[in-house]
Amino acid sequence: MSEPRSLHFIEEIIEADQASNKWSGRVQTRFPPEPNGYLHVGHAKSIVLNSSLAKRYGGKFNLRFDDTNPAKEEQEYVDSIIDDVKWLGGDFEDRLFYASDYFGKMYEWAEALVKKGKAYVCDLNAEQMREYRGTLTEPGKNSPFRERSPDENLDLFRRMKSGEFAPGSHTLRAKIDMSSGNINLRDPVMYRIVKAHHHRQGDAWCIYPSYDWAHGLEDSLEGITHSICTLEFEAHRPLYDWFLNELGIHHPQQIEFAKLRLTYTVLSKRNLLHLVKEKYVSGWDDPRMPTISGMRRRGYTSQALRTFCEDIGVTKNDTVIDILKLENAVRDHLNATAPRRMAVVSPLKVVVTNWPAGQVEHVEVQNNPEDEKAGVRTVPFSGELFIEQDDFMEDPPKKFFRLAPGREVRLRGAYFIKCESVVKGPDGEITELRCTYDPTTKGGNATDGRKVKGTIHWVSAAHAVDAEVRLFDRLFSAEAPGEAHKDTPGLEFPFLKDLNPKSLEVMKAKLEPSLASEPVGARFQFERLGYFCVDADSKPGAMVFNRTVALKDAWAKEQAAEDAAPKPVAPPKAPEKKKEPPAPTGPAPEIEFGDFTKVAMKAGKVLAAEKVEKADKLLKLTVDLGEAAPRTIVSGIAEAFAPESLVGRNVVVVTNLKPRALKGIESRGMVLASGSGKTLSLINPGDVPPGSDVK
RNA sequence: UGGCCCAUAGCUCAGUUCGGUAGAGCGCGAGAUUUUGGAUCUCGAGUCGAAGGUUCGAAUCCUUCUGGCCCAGCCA
Repeated sequence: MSEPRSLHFIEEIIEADQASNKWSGRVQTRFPPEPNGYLHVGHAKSIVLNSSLAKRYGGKFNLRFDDTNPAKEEQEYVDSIIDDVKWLGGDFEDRLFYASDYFGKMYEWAEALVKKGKAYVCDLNAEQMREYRGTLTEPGKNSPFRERSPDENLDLFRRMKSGEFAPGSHTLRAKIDMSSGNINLRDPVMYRIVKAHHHRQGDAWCIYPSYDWAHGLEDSLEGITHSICTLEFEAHRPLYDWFLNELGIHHPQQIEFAKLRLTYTVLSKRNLLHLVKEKYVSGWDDPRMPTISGMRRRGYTSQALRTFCEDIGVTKNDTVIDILKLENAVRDHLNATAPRRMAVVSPLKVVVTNWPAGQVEHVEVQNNPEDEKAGVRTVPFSGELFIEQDDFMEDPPKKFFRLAPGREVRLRGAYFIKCESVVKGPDGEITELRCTYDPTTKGGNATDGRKVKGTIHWVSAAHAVDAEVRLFDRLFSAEAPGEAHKDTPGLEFPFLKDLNPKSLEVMKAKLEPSLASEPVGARFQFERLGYFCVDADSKPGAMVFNRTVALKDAWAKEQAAEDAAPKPVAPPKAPEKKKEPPAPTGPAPEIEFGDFTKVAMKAGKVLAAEKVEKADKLLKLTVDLGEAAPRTIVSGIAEAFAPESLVGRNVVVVTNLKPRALKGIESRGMVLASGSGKTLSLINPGDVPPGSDVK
């Protein structure tokens, strides 16, 4: 149970309207997509907002297709949108509408404005119209056709409708004010000639209403009370107001809110369409896509999506939401609901040498420790098992809690095992572990009360089911995809530069037998790995699982942190440099070459350096990187350098790392050094200005 | 040098109507607990964009400034 949240600004408006009886207590909202692509999370925010507002205030919610541009719209998109809105719980009952059904009424209203002298047929072509429009700071000029008589306009408009003119040759324009500070009011186009097949109207029309003309009318016709849209339509509101007032028809209140933006994500139909068309992804429903259908296929639940949408709030602040927030909402819901199973994604064979040959035991394992009612299941255990390759290290650091030579771990729900020896192949690769089990630890508890720190998952080799497991990572590796390349000339889709080459990894996994025949869409937690669901590509005997989202992984995080900061070993006493033999270093951590090339290194100049309180190895540096403001970087080099000796020095900084908090100080970047402990040396970029790229 | 909107913790938002000692969630850090290095629990951290004014007292009222966003499709 969470605290009841306070009202957001739209709810406040509605409550005020209810109090003043502005709409006689009625609340009518709508979601008005154009069927020119699949819906994405941004749309989810709007659907959830509009539908939940209607529900909360006892009103109605409509789904209406804004299908006023036949050139871009398709039935496939209509179908997918209906599915997605329903899946998200947007309950429009029988109120499924199409703007194209209103074309007749819209046309009548247009004639009415022509007759009133408030609209005229203009013969300017697109380029001329742009010239006449003026600029943001200069007023426009009146069209030479602006003063045509109502009769002439009516005749011309009817001939436009009857197909007499070529596309682009004439438009119907509202006669408002060519010198308005708001460009939308400079005689906007109401109708253009388009000779294209409409997905519902066929060839019945050859003039189509522009969005600006049509949209307010659609809302009016449906009796919408609160017409909720995104911020960019703010400047259009005076135009909608003008049309509605001139026509004297029902006038909804338009309210604008900030659309959703997410880190590591591209959210615009144009860009998503490009990813699909050029096959960077398998389709609109590729599980890496931020589309609703992609997320559904990936295993996201609609409840998690709705929780997320409620959680991010509704404001006019143009902000970017951390994708972690979405992932957390998904984890939260799945943690509570997904049955646990065991699956090994990178199998390493384990032979239990003291297990009775041929014996199989069925051990009982909880289905969900978060939910007693989920019950238990049995899993076969035998003398040949698979465990995760990552769960064994031949030469582990002290804080590695898993299996290693001579160390003991618990196999979840089964026994303690101890690694006695390692079997290697011709190239030195580990092919098998020989272990012994302790028969007194059945179920995972030692009768002598001894503890093991680690519990790992496993699968019996003879009983395991083979399956394909697809591990997804973010589609983009940059927080703001394309941002770093947006000024590159000739780059139409800069975000492609930030495509993550490792966003899909296909694994051959070993699953516990109960997973052999689960229906498409079924969701599970594979213990210690993450949440997974059965993909639609599954066939009998050839299951495919998608990883929806990984579990939070404190060990991986710690590893990453150790890679990010040099860790001196000996406790420092004096800030002065002392000659001492180099501290022994462990095996050099490896990073993949593909990752290495993504590291951005820049020259920086240290402006200030100070010791970090309660951390004797860390220095807090202020480094000029040629950016607007210097960065704060916390570096583990205090043993080798006195703070004052660093000021003014040039250093090499890795600039594109995720900010990381050390002792509560946010560190943005990493200073490159070689060696360790007290004999660390800094890498010098040479005498170059701060911000220079280091190659 | 037009119009409009926005600015509170790293992030998302309350608090502004009606001036009274800055809050929540997430993230981050520390600790507890644990048969998932998960989950859970405890604790920690802010020049309220800036300056000036009114006031006993300003995130809140007034003025000015700064920064950001959107708009010049016959797209939506």
